[in-house]
Amino acid sequence: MPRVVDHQQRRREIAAAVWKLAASKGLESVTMRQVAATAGVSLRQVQYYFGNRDQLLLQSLRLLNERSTESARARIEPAADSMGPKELARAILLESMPLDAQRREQLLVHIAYFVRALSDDALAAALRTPDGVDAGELELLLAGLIDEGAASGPLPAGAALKEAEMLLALAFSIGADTLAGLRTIEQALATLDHQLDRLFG
Amino acid sequence: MPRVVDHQQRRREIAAAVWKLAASKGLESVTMRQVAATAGVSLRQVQYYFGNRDQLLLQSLRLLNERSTESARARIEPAADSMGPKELARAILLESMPLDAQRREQLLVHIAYFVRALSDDALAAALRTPDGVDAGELELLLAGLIDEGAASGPLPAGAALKEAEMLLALAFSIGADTLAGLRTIEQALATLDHQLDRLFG
DNA sequence: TTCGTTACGGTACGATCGTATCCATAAGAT
DNA sequence: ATCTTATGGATACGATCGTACCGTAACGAA
Repeated sequence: MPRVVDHQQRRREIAAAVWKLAASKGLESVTMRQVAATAGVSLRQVQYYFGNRDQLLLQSLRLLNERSTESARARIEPAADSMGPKELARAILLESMPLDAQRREQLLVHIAYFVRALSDDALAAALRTPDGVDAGELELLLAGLIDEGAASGPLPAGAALKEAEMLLALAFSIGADTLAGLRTIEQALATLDHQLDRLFG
Repeated sequence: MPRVVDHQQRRREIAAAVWKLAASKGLESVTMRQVAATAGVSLRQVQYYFGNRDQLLLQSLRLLNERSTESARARIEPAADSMGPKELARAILLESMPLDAQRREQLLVHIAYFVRALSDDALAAALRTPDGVDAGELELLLAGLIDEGAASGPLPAGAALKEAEMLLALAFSIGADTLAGLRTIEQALATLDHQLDRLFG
């Protein structure tokens, strides 16, 4: 066994370059050479650690999802016990809003991949079997919180799930609008909080 | 003045090729040559009528927005008088959902442009000064309908506008999810109707 | 030290891209 | 009938892309 290198670490560094490029100039500017230059490695290394460009894009998405769920967990779990249902639901939703540089980059890259998946079946399949937290899981989790903390008595059956779908869709959409400069982050949060206030007390 | 040709018509035909390509294989596959081949014209004609690739993309978006607002008006206005506030609001929202081939293509292309605008300032500026109906206009229109047809008495000041924002964001987001195969169109409509039922009677 | 595998720098090839340019032709104006 | 100009076919250029390949430096095992 010769010349051992931490492959995982190298791949994360290169993937970080992919995210940076994708967030600042779009997925189509993520070329093998640009990634190499941004990561400060040779073209050959990008080939060596990811093989294809397709694999580079796919694996970089996987690594991004890993990091996202990791930092979300780190932000939420420590304080989860002292949170009511409303605060917890809000914290979950805020994870997908561009509140800081990291989440902003996450959302930009995620949207870029989402759009590419619309015309790339391989990527679409990869998005449907995520590495991190499934979207369906999040809906169920939020629905449980809504039922638990419902403001105006118990909801009709299935209503909480539909409200949870709405909240997630809303967060995604106004987050994207914020990135495009169509809303300010304050407006976006106000719109989201209006729905939270309605559902919870 | 020799050999006169209907420029508007030619540009619409070429733009249609742009939409088709963008919807099926993404904006990055919209190359001058691919567009020419899809439209059945020579590369030179695409250059002649649009000049740049940037202009090709920009003008094609303008033409798509024109067609969208046109067909939306044609679908809604004839029956608008016999509609209540709820039906009218629903009809407006359905215009941006992938209910048929044309609206599906519209939404796909629109999303593709939206994402590119996230890292292309020139496009972003173009999206902020739309040719068709402004997003802000739509919000105001929907807010008026909500106030008019409110189910549970009059809403607090500003609430209708926030609900209108929510409806538009929701339609966009679940429409996109439908395109990505993450929801069925029936699920999407059920989620949307749930909010409409809540706001109107 | 010797050897074999891993890691990787360097480079070249063919394809495709946007764009520019040269030139032919068709048809209204004179 | 001819001139003028809009229209557009054909082609070429330089850049950039993904990928393949050659060679070698590094380093653990023997």
